[in-house]
Amino acid sequence: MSISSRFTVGVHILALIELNKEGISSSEFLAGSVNTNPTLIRKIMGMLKKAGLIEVQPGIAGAKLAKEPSYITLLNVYKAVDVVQEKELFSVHENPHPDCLVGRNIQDSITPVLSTAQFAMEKVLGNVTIEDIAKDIVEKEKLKIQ
Amino acid sequence: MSISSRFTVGVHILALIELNKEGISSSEFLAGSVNTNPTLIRKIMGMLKKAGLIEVQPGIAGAKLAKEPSYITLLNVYKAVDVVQEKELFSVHENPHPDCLVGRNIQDSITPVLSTAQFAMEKVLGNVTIEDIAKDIVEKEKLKIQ
DNA sequence: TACGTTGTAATCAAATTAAATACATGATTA
DNA sequence: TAATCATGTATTTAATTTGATTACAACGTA
Repeated sequence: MSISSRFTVGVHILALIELNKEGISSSEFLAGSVNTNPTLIRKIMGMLKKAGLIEVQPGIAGAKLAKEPSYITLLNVYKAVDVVQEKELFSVHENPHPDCLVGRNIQDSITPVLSTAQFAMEKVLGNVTIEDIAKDIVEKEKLKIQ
Repeated sequence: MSISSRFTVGVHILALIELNKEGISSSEFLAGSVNTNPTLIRKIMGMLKKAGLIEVQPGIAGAKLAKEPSYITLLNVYKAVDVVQEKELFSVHENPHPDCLVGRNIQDSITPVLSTAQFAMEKVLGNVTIEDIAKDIVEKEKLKIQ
């Protein structure tokens, strides 16, 4: 199992909007860079818009960031594109048997650990911003050119 | 998306083997507590055996822990049942367009963050043992009885 | 030799993902 | 005003994964 690539596509979209801020980032343009179809991009753009991360208007070509890129974390994107529900990174088997000591207590015992693990993962995403990614992309490009 | 319940079922199995150490933990017995079918249990038991966490023999009823429960972490179980591959908790969109600055650098930029996030999650699992879970189950049971 | 257990392969329905098509709605411009 | 281009959204499709289920071979013991 893997977390949907909607998340990394979302990050790609935002980083590209930022680095292309002088140009027009239409869904078709973004789709070209991501290498997928514009419909998927528009679907994700809709989620990013709903989360207040970008500004888009029907009929008007191009999306803009709704905040400074240093104020958009990867966690914001992750939540926006809805890839993992709260406390549901791990699925827990349902209906363990209540007549068994373990069966009737395992869920309560294990759930806090799973939540803590999920939060630890999400915290890392919260410490990285779109600005960080955009700058790193520029940095990596410089290294390639040399 | 969610990580397969094979993981929590694996933890359930190990905790039950530990708490039922005086009895015989056959796949049918374990399946009753988990509330699933014995085949799934045997499949997971096979993975736990392969990882050196339990001892089982064809034809002989019952599984035993292969190590002290204080030496079996949830991370051991998680790796044993193969629910998430290394560095693949997040799926990254493939084939971004190389003619775009972002397209040709996004993977290298984002992969380290994703790996760090995954490791942070796994580290939490590595800090909890089957003994911890077993003791917590007994503890929670005591609270219920009062 | 029976019987019960583990080990394993194969099949099935349900859910999720990403690609693709189609079309309504909004804004610009010729 | 009509044509064009963009966004927004619903629907369909194939591929993949999950968990349930059936079937049966291999192993041990009574």
